[in-house]
Amino acid sequence: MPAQAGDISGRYMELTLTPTARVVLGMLAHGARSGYDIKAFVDRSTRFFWAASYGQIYPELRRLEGAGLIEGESRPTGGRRRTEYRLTGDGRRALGSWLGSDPEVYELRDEALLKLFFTAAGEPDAAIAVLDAKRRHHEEVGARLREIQAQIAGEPRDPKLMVLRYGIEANAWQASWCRREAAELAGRGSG
Amino acid sequence: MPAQAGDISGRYMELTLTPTARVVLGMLAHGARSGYDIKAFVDRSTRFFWAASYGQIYPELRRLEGAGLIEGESRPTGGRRRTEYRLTGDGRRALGSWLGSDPEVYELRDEALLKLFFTAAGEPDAAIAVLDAKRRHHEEVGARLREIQAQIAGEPRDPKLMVLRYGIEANAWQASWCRREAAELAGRGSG
DNA sequence: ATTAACATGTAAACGGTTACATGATTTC
DNA sequence: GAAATCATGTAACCGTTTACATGTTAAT
Repeated sequence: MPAQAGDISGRYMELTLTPTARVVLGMLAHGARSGYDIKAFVDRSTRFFWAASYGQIYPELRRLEGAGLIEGESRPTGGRRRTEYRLTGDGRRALGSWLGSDPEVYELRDEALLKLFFTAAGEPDAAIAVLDAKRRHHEEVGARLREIQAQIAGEPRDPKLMVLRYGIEANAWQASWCRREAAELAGRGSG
Repeated sequence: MPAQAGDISGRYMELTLTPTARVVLGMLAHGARSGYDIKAFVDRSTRFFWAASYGQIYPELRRLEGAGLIEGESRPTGGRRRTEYRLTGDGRRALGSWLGSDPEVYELRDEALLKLFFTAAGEPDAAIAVLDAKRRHHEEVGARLREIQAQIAGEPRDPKLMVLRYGIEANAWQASWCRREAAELAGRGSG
């Protein structure tokens, strides 16, 4: 029966997937099979805007199986144990229902902006140092994403590639913003 | 004595401020006096990239006072109790030390991107719906930030205003990205 | 009178990270 | 033979949100 519902029977009904359940179901639909797989897929794709750790993934796989949204089957690789999961009908419906609803979570935590905010107007050097650090960060993330992009050629309109492009472009925009503002502070401060 | 250090005496030594301690100390330096003030300041400034709830602020004020980084004084408004806090020397040094170190926290959680990623390449309408929702979100946040900007006129190079400008520009960039990609999908899909 | 704003706080639940623990297989 | 990778899991901790609880004062 579905999770988190005071439900009457084994029928599918509207339920709220936990944040981790969303990424687990999505990654299973996307081709991942084991918990290890899911972690690896996440790290190479959604990590920069939606991460997941083993500490979340394995317990969530159990919960989702208990709720009947996925089914696991033991498939060892030699003597190395391995459980392969796949979506059930309920699981596929739950995923589709979530995908069809409006997104609600948009969260940002940026320590550089916080530091910038607390930097006094009379200390442009401190502000420039923070801007430089933030710029470097976005340049590094952008570089990592471009590496991934170079490895996976594909249809340009595929949403997977669109999201990767977003990461590359958003980080480039942020890096250029930092460059611009730092130049502004440096230029007017010393020139 | 400073918090979170197996320290020997009352002297200041390097300590790691908790995430909430940073925003509390910063807001006290920035002019906030009470816990209520801190919450109000946060909601009108750093909220879009660094939030704080009462459930964090009040316990943190106690911890920081116990650690000697701030000092509170009872200052009731009529019969309404009120505690005003101010930074101690140690508190000011701890804030300065944190401000001078490299920022490390850059976190993003975007449910729209996650949905986009899981949307099949053959379902452009679903992708467009997600893009539209994300665009609307950024337009709304941008509008709210512009309202705040209109209320607080000031020196354009003040980091406080720089950060607000960042919020406005970043949300505008994101909205325009969504518009562009949705148009691309719609144009090629039906044209 | 009523509502908004001022003001402080706690408890439970939730979600996530990190460290730890274990072991097999493949590649160098 | 060592290191990287595959593979699964738990426990403790950390940080945050939400709901609850209480009371005052100012504005309409």
